[in-house]
Amino acid sequence: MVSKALEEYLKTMYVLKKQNGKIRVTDIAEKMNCTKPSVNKAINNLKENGLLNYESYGAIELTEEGENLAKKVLEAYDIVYVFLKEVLNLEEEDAKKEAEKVKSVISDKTANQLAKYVHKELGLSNLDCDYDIGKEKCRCCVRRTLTK
Amino acid sequence: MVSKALEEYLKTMYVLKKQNGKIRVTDIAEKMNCTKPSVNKAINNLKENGLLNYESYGAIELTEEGENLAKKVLEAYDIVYVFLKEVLNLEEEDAKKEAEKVKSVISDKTANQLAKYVHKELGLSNLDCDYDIGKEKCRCCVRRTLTK
DNA sequence: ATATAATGTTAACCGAGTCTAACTTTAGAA
DNA sequence: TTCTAAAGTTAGACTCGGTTAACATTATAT
Repeated sequence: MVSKALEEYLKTMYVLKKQNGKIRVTDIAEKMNCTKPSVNKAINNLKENGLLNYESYGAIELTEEGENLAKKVLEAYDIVYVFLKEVLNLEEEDAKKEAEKVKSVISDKTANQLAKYVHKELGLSNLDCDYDIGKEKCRCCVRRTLTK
Repeated sequence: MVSKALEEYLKTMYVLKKQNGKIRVTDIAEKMNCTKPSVNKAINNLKENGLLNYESYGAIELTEEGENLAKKVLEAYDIVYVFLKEVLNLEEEDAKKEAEKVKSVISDKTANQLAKYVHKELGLSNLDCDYDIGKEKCRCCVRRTLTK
């Protein structure tokens, strides 16, 4: 089991891959407001945990397991964000900041219950969504994630 | 600003004071599943931050500021717990475990919005409660806290 | 083709929060 | 009242996530 901090690196890498087609140490450091050595450490740690493949100065590629974990983290963020923004009516910036923190502590089960609730409350159940966070089924949430 | 870990010690001390009339290192360690040296360090740190008064081998007494912070932490836990249990329908044990984690990351603002929402959803607004977490106004939540 | 800029790595260190082992102090039973 | 057990403290070490400074490598512009 990998720490929340490492999950965060993984998530950032996944997003960078989608955005830029490649994952660079410098870009990760930039996005995460940390230094390159920190990124380097995280990479090596994630590699040891089988979540990405990497050789010094080479390309960073998430493994399937790494990618799945990254997606799960993104989806959890997403559902918390939607809840805070649309249900609790927090301002966008607050919702983003708080969702970042909350998504890092809740269990899959809680994320799923929240997803179920949010979908019900917001009438999103017509979107062929079974709220299965971590298994790529929650289309409406995934869509929000990818367009944010 | 004191860390979440220290807030947790403070909260435990507040509860022990209510339960036992006094606060002992051993009891804190017991409740928090940690060692006495850890507690000792926390005490010294909290003292430096003006949240409690203490002399070696003496009585631990929360300052007013310390007590207020402890109450705020308890209330935040409480409202998150109620939300998870009553609104999301999590099982009691899950709700407790998750509330512990969530309450430690959310802002006062978020806790208050959540309180407002939960009160509305559960029809608790008749309890003379203005959801003012951290200012000892949310009577219904406070009541739940003290009886849990 | 090479000099230089950008990128990535390494080593050494820091602080928070935890631990164990060994110590001191206090409290309670004989 | 004194001895022993319980409570509390101190010192030192460890892990985790981060840093800076210096170095190595790669890429790029001329």
